[in-house]
Amino acid sequence: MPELPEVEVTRLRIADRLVGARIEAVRLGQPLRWPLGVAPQALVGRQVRAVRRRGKYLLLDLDEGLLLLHLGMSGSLTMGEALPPPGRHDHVDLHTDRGTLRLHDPRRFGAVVHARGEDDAVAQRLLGGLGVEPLEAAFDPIRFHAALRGRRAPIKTVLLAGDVVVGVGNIYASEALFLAGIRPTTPAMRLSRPRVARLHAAIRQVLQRALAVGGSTLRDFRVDGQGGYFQLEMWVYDRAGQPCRVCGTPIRLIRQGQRSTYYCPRCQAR
DNA sequence: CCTGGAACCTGGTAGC
DNA sequence: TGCTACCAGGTTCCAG
Repeated sequence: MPELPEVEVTRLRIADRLVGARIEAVRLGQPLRWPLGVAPQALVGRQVRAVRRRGKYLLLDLDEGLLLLHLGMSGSLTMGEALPPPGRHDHVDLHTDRGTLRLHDPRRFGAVVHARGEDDAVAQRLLGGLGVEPLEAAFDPIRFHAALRGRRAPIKTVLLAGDVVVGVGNIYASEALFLAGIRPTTPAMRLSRPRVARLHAAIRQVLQRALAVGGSTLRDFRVDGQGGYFQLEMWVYDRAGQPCRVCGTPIRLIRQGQRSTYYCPRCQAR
């Protein structure tokens, strides 16, 4: 479910209520992708100092250590004063003196992991291999092009891998490649510098636009019950067989590494 | 090092 | 209606 825009929207909506909050109790439901890594009791009394994002991870800096949150495919967060009793997919409740942060995640691909610091082994195992942040200055066309050298895999696959640039998931990879006029199957290393520059601009454009409209709500993405609207502006994603909004050619659907890829065969000729 | 495929888990839906 | 098969916004692990 959540790619960079959805995670960032989540962060922005919960941050001010969470910063300064002190953890009073922790309730765990069914196990997530990884164990918490610390006794829940050890979190009691900790105070949230900041809420940051790295790729698709949310980092809750505590006065001692930090929590790494991932929403997986189906996770979402709610922060509230009087939440209903936990349902069968509410797997973490962080009760604080400023309300409860609840992780709801039917598929349980998400995670909440405690680390002593951002540089310790636990955090590095999750964050260490991540690529550059697409909305930061370090993501520039020259370095992007250089990072694609030696990657024979299709550009769509490389974008999803997240070791070059983070935060671009299945929706925004297809959308960015459409905006850049690039066929998703093109080997990454075969893209010329100007085409990589177009892709660089397209990635930023699509992520920023999605961010501005609250992300994409296809099925279940929500923060405190509120969804986003980017799905209304999609050019190709989830539009197999429908006419391209630019040229009218039917949008094509292919599988790349067990993921659906959508593109316009005419607008994305190569 | 890079790559593609399987795995993790649950729910919704299309098709018979 | 009921069953089956496949699909879903992500990531890691493994073999080649």
